[in-house]
Amino acid sequence: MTHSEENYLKAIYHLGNQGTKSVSTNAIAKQMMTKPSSVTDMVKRLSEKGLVNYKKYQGVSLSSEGTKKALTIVRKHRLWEVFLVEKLNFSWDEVHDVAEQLEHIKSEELIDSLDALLGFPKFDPHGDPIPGKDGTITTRDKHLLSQLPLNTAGVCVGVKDSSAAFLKFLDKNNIALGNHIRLLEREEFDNSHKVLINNRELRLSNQIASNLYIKKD
Amino acid sequence: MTHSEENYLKAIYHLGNQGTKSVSTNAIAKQMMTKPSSVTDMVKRLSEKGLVNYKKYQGVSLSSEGTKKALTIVRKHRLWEVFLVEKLNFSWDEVHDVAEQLEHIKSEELIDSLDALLGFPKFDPHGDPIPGKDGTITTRDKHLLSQLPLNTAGVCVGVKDSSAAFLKFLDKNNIALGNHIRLLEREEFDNSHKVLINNRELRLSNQIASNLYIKKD
DNA sequence: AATAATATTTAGACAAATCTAAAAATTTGT
DNA sequence: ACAAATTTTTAGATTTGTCTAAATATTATT
Repeated sequence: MTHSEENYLKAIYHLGNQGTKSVSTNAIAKQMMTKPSSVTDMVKRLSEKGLVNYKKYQGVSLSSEGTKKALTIVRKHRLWEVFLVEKLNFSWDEVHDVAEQLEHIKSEELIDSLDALLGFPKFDPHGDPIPGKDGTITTRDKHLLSQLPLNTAGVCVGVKDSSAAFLKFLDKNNIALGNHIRLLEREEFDNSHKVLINNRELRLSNQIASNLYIKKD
Repeated sequence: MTHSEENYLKAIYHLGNQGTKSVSTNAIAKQMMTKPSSVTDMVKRLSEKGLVNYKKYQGVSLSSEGTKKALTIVRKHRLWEVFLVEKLNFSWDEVHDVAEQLEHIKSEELIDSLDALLGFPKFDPHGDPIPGKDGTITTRDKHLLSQLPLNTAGVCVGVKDSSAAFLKFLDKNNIALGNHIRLLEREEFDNSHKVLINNRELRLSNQIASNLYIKKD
């Protein structure tokens, strides 16, 4: 498998990993910053290799074989992210580009040893689950802050948007995964959220609250 | 720079790193397991980019720009090898293929942090020097066992041949870099070497002795 | 120094991955 | 349900890196 094929599988996985949902050519093109015609070409190739199910004009979905491949790429990506943060002191907004490269390294022994070195982590620095060797994913009962009932207490466990801009905002405001948080009030006018975090009262905009995952206590 | 371009630069470096020595098309083709015609093509491209000096039928040598690039690739390769052995418990005969892939990852921050994580090592698991960030190479006064005067004592510091077969032989016989060694006698008939290593007397064939580097005490 | 052997380059082809522009199918709006 | 808009596919071109086969240059031999 080439890097490009792996990237397509990953994109299709991210766009439609729930069930047999079929993904559109345009959606893939947008995600990968390529042209729809390129997607059609590649999807045909992947279909011939049995990695995706594809019928003309009908969208595409991962075969079980393809899902397995996609999961190992996601696994590698997220393990490398943990490595970069834990061992090389990268900040969580810097890891993505390098992990995009590292995820394509081919060596089962490498990834298993890395897993062990890191202590078999179940979540990456953004709170996303790391698929196991066998493809199983540890799910966590998490909710967006924006959808939490008033006065709920919990722990920050992940972000929905993992853009550098958002992550840097969190850093600047001393909000990190693992922090305890309590939703004090929700302003009806602008949907902003007053929260207690690290013993500080903070007001977070609706946009922030819609991208922060909380696990209820 | 593409992976392939990087591989060519590395090959040219390994074939002729001493001075302005020019390397032949055939030699590169052999080293890279490609055809001479492919080498000609690539060498032209590299020449246009100013990375090598090339005149038709006259062989090729690295420009100073090309040498700098080659050195960073060698640096990355060898640092990753140290990582694999020290942190992921690879044995020294298993590291090469994975390091061949890892050496192409593009991130200065990554390689600098890795260097720091490993404690700024100066030599890789085979005893080869790791170029510094600035391209400087720490040389070591080493000699092949086969060329050592009788009764010399020293330390094993490197291997000339780093094939899995040779490295496994050394493992099997409990010979590792860092071990103290003394050359007891050299048999005239077959050029085999009797040595004292780890307090054991051992007879090593000429072939072994011609591939083991010793630093005199 | 002429010829034979070897090394190198050129010419032309191919596969992978992409693109643009145009054609075909599907979906949407009224 | 039909026309308009959108999506998707096809056709043909491009770049990178490779190959084979043929041509050309260099080196070695007698």
